[in-house]
Amino acid sequence: MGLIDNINKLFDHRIRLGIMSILMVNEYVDFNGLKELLDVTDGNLASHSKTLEKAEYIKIEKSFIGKKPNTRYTITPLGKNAFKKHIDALENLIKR
Amino acid sequence: MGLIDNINKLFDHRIRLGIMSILMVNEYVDFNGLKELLDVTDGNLASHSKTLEKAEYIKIEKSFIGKKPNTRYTITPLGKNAFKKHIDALENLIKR
DNA sequence: TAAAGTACTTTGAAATTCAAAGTTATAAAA
DNA sequence: TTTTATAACTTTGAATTTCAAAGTACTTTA
Repeated sequence: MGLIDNINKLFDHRIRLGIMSILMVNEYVDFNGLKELLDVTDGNLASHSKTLEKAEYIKIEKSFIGKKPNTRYTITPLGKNAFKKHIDALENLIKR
Repeated sequence: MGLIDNINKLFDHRIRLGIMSILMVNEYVDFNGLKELLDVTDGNLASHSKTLEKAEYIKIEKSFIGKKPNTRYTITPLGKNAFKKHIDALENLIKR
């Protein structure tokens, strides 16, 4: 077993790490919120968030606010756990 | 400017992050040392370390110990700096 | 002399990532 | 009413990255 084994491959990418970090500290964030916070393109955000959704680390819910469509992103308990583990692994790696 | 802009793309990958972390706290480590610490294949270690070398984040020096070839990896001042910045960016991202 | 160690390089396939363009549906503006 | 804008994607196709496995070259140990 190597030092990096507990580092989650899904969080190797900046954008996915960013999404998770934001959702750890905000109860929910919508599409445009994430887009602005991260400064990424629509397609990029959509595909990276879908990757996290497939892993069941985040939940994506569509609704209407007034008559405008709105997509809300939240972190799942599974995602919270995985993220915490990842941060622990990072800390262990860095602060040996 | 987004929240993830100061995250170094070169450190997005586990293996490269691992190499840097190890070299931050060890004056030098050789090929087999890194290989065992990280539990990666030869080819993988060679190519990821070359990527870091190209960026001048690490230095790779070949010599002989007795009659055995030995490759020694050290971090450069540039690499140390980049890594510190990356860690700061990570902390800022995570602990907002 | 045969096997194992050191440190790669090469190869080729698979997976990932990206921006850009296209899509659907509603709404506001001119 | 035609155009423009907003929201949130999906699709596409090219480029880049990543990977394990095999090959290389030289040395040493059994």
